[in-house]
Amino acid sequence: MSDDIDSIFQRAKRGKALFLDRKALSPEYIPDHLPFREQQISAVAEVLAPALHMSKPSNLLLYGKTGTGKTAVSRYVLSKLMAEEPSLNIFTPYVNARIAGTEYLTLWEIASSLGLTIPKTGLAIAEVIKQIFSVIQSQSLNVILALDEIDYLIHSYGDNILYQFTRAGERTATGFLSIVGISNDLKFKEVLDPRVLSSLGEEELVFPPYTVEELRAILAERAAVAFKQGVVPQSTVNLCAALAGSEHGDARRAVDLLRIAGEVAEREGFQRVDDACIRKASEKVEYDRVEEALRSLPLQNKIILLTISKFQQGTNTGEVYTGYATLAKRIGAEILTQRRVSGILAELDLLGLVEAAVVSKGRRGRTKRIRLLIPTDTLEKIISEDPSITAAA
DNA sequence: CCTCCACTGGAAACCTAGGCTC
DNA sequence: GAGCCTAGGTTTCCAGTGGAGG
Repeated sequence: MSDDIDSIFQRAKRGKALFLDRKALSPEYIPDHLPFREQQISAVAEVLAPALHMSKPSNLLLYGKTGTGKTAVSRYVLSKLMAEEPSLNIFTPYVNARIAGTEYLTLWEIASSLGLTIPKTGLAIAEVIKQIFSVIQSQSLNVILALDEIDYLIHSYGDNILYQFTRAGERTATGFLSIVGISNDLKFKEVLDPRVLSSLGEEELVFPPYTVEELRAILAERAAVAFKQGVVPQSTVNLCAALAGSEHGDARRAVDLLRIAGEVAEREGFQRVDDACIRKASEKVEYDRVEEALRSLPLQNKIILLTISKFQQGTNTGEVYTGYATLAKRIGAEILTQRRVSGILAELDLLGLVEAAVVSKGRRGRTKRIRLLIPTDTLEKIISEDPSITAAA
């Protein structure tokens, strides 16, 4: 804070010299070629190619852990496809179900991308689906829908939408809707209706994690585009690849890491992005992830998390509930039932903010063993920014 | 081997906010 | 504006259960 404004600007001016094209490291950036995914690219292209003859491609399922290139490959192929024959009415909306939030909002995004104007709430799901099909039909749209985090959708809302969509072929005389489903979870198929599964999984493709070697090559390539020459030494790339590689070969994380490290170096006025920058970036990436997750949490979930943070040694559902009830009362918030709190604990577990494993303690009953997975001080700092909590504290 | 605790988690009913129709 | 619709969050109800202590 005490930094003299001139020196800040001086550093920024010097630092700016590090980046050539920072966009090459942004999450939306799709490179001209995706190394180590040639096989998947041609497989996806093969499946989708019939769209160029106005016939409906098979539905397609892509599996793989986060950062294995599923999204990049599908976006890459779809953009090529659109570029190939712009005269055809090919639409390739991309929707992430988890980011959209609910079943309805996922549909809302799909509908919007097809040019429909739909209220964000109030309509029946069946009504939105009807409108989507009717616009496909009336304007002869050829739609290939990339539906990301499809496993989230199924888990939380069932396969109703997919059931409707996979029957699209039977419902439209002109135009079509094909689905490219993208999933992080290989097991989600188990809960699918067999009819949906056989239709959606007409074609399947698995994305293996990148090896550390591959990550290194990818990073080197991106770094060459993003940074000036000599700014990122080989050892930095190696460390970055190693860090991301230990997290199941997540390329997105590796690229994020490099970008943030570059920003750190820039801010500090360094001439090079060194190992220390990468380590700092690694902390920041983790902090940002937690921060974002915490901020977007509903009030009740925050109160529950705050309660859990009081038990550093770990705790259980009953204990959390009594603590939560007291805290909620003091804050003046509504007090939820234990059933609901139990459900929220499961949600927080899914988000990776707490660990909530069901354990049996014999005669002393069953409960969830609950442990906070994020640093207490981070949690308290971010949650105390919520006005309805601060006011009471 | 049986009991019985402290919950879990499914199912259904209820509530609220918002759109639609007339 | 009244009356009807639905989605999503919550409550109510409750059968089910893993395993330590008996």
